[in-house]
Amino acid sequence: MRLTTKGRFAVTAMIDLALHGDNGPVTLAGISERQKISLSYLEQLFGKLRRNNLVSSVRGPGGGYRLMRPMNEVSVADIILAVDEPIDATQCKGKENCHNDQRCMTHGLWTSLNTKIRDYLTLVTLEQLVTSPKVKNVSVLQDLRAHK
Amino acid sequence: MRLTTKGRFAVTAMIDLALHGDNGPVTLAGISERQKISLSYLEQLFGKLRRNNLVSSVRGPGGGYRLMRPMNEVSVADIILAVDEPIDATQCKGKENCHNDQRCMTHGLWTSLNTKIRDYLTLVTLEQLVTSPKVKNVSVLQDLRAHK
DNA sequence: ATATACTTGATAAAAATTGTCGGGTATTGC
DNA sequence: GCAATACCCGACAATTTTTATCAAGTATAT
Repeated sequence: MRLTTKGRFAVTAMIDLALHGDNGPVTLAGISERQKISLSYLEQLFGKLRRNNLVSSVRGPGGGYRLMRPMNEVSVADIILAVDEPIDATQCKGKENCHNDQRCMTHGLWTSLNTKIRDYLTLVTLEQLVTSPKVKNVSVLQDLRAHK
Repeated sequence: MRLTTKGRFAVTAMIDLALHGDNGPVTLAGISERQKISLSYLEQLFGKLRRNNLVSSVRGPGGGYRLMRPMNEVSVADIILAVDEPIDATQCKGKENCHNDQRCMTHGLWTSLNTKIRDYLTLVTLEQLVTSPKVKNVSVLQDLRAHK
């Protein structure tokens, strides 16, 4: 799970798509103008989103993109994983040549944390982002986690 | 809050430092060999960690780095924020020229999510990572979150 | 004291990633 | 047919990540 501007742009674009998807497909040109993301970049991002079955495309006039699943079945993790190829911060890439226990240990610790972050972002759906109070700049997910 | 290999390397290095800090300062050369991170890169990372008061340095033979705070007072968020300069994914960088409500809205939503991720990583301390069962490759933080 | 090895600290360079621009082709509604 | 739109590609600049190189400080032995 990597978290960079690339993933942020993808999340922002998906939110825009979710918000404007009521009247047929949404054009990338529209998203580009509203969100100030370059059209070329959006094309790259939506190519990946489409190949990951998060959106579907309609060509020709009146065409554009549609969400392929209901908003409550699309998580932030889905979006980020679709556009941000996961990278491997460990040196022993799954190989069995890790003789030094210490090394494997810390790597294991890290990958565990990594899993936790992904699990957390899996809980946040597009629907939650879209249906939150819009005008307030407060936290979207304040009530998501039980112990707070 | 950005999450890249840079931050991962920093977390891994800090875990290594916490594990080997019992017998005086830990050298970057040692961390480099154990974790397979280039010495030069570690030098840069620890420069930032030092400037953020997460570690202190001792020069000369027998020197190295020490944790500056107890392990339970160092969070993963602390480490990542120290080395990974936060970037601004919004286009209207705090300016008031955001006439399009739609744009500001999604930006607000994103920054909220961003805050949530940071809050989450703030709960994970170095101590939790280090004292977790070492040999198992299972999740480190399985019991951290109440509703699971 | 002085040399020497060890180590941090700083800067430059190389590699990888991110983002933009421009050109094209394919598809489809009108 | 025409125009709107997705889709694909290559080139490029900007940024970030990673490595390489050099300089400076300091404990220790001699």
